Amino acid sequence: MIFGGGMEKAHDVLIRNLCEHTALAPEEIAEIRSLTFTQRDFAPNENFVHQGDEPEHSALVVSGMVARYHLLGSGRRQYLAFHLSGDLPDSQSLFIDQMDHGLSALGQASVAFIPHRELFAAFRRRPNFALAVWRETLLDASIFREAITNNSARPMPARMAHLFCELFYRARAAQLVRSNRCRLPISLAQLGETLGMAIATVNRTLADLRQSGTMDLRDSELIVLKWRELQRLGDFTPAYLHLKRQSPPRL
Amino acid sequence: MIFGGGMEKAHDVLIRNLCEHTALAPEEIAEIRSLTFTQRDFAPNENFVHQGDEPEHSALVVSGMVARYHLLGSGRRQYLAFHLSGDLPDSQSLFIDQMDHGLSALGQASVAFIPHRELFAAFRRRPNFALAVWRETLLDASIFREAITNNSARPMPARMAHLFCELFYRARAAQLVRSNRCRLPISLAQLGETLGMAIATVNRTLADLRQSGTMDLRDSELIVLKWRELQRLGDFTPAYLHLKRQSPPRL
DNA sequence: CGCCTACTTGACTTACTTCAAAAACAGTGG
DNA sequence: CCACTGTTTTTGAAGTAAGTCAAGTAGGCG
Repeated sequence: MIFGGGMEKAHDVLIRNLCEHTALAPEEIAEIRSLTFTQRDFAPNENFVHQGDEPEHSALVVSGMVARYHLLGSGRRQYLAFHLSGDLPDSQSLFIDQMDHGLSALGQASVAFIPHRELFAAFRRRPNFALAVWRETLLDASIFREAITNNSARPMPARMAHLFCELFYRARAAQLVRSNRCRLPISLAQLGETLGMAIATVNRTLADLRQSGTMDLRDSELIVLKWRELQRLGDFTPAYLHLKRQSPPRL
Repeated sequence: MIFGGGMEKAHDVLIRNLCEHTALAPEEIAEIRSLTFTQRDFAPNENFVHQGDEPEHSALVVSGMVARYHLLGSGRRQYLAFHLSGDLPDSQSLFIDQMDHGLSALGQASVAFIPHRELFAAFRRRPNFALAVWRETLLDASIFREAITNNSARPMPARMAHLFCELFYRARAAQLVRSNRCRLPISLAQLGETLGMAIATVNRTLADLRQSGTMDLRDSELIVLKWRELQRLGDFTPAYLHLKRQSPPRL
């Protein structure tokens, strides 16, 4: 556990993220800044919330990526969503006692924990902050819906392209894209457990996408070379992300 | 539009549904009862909220079933979720201006509409009511997550069995099951657009499930004959529905 | 009765999975 | 620095499940 050092960053990324869709008044921002976080670093693929847990803290991604996943009766793992800095990957634990899924770090990740008790107190004092977090959970839901559609209705190449489009677009909104690159520390196996395809197919499909010259994935980094073309391949329409201030990437 | 007649029903089903997971105080219930609904009946497969709309009302399913769906670039339709009486199928429109999916009646359905304005006012007077609706949206999200897993990680027969398990279990919680039957006015084509399978496969898979003697689907009615066995086939664990008061069906 | 829609069935084709093995790569210790 | 281990990625070949196509049947309704 690390208290103190680098803690301002946690408040900043949360405020940045909430401001993406909600106008926050100065006193609401002050309220957020007064929250006490407990920050921890996790190794790649380290699990820090398990299916069945009943957490008393909510997690906030400070840096790196966090994944949510289901474990099936068969032992199979299904990734449900990926979270970037500023996201609250288990805000639902505020109201739903038992976790129906787990959380893990995707690459190296830094996560801040906020006691539910404190969040509830802040909600009471600043209802608008509660509404912003509520909205945030609704955006999650809209990303889940798109994942249902992606994994059920789109052919494999489009499915993979769509995932890359979404992650790139969101990374961009979180200011994590520099010269058309963003971190994406995901293995082929995990890509398969996300998109519902066998690892061999993941590899071949990814090879095709690379071949198309629209993107590349190297050294845990996603590189977008032809945005419009990749977007077309993935049937990607960013409306469901409900980002107001975002302009589409050039290229 | 029907004002008045049968309107008490709308309040009742909403209260019943929220009480499933939240303890409501008498004054909160009174607040809900004071909401003015506008009730409308819809024909099977009638769409009443479209992708791209910016609704100023939230829908409440009073009777029948309501579906949420995506329309893809290819013209394909993907069903995302089904809602039973008491559900608020577009509560996210309270905070997310533009609909990223549509709503349609599955069979004949009766839907009540509540102006956002009124809901917000009620939220302000009774914050606990807001929290109950928030929780409701989080339960939706958990159903979405399970749908991702179902359609991505489970083989077709399990996938279909799981859907039936979920709908039956939820119908049971909503007191819509009588002698192991509940209404399910869904066509094979729609089942395919839900589970991501071709209609021929839907038919053959359904035939296998019938063959197994665990369930039947006839005259828009789902009949569960061997619950435990169907649950096993579908790898169904109801934890994700977070229903506190529910005991498992006998059989 | 005839029309339309929903369901059913069969034959064929293709996508994807599975299995297996090799190559590339990262980390460890000599 | 280089063998040694384990992991991830790549590739190939074979098998199979699911999609497509097409035709036929059954049920509901004017």
